[in-house]
Amino acid sequence: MKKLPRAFYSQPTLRVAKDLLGKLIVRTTRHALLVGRIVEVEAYLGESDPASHAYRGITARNAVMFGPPGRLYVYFTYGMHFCSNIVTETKGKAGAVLVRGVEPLRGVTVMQKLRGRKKKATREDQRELTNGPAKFCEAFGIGEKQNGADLLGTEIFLAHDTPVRPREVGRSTRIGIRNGKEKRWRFYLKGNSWVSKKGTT
DNA sequence: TGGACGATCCCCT
DNA sequence: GGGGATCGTCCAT
Repeated sequence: MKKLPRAFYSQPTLRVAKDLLGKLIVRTTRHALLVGRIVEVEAYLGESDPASHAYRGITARNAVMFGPPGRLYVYFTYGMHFCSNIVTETKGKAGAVLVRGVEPLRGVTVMQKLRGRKKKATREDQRELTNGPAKFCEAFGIGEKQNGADLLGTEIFLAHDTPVRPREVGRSTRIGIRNGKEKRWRFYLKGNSWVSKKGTT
């Protein structure tokens, strides 16, 4: 698998968001190799985007968003969930792409274990594994410790895969936000089962 | 120092 | 389709 270079991340956030669709995300642990395909993302810009954590400037929580590109920004929300973002732009300029949907390709049984659902595994559950930002984090063992992880390292990295055609890409407003709700900065692969929601156009 | 809220998920009706 | 869980972060007192 060929890792994406630093230059891939060091571009305008909207550009990176679109280009992330179809890329492989790889997670290595002592016990497992987990691989998925990114099928849904949302772009969050810097001081110009009222929905972004970086909107009001740098703080202890969002510092990674202002750092060098090609790192993981992981945050904790609703008192129980983690979400992960891929940091874009250049050092000093905030920007990140939220990973909202991933198609599992390898390590499914480990993902099921990490998700730790009690209910029996149905075909329906296969989609439930990673069709949402917090579900993806749980399935891939991503939490506080992975905040700031370098995506050119070995623990978590992204890799090339077969390219996505422009007509396969859908676009909509972002999910679950109030400010900046009119911006159509969500991108997804049309018809893919691991896209989290329908969303508005 | 406190309170409102959140880039969510799951279970229940 | 609706609400509860659950706590870190941020801003207003």
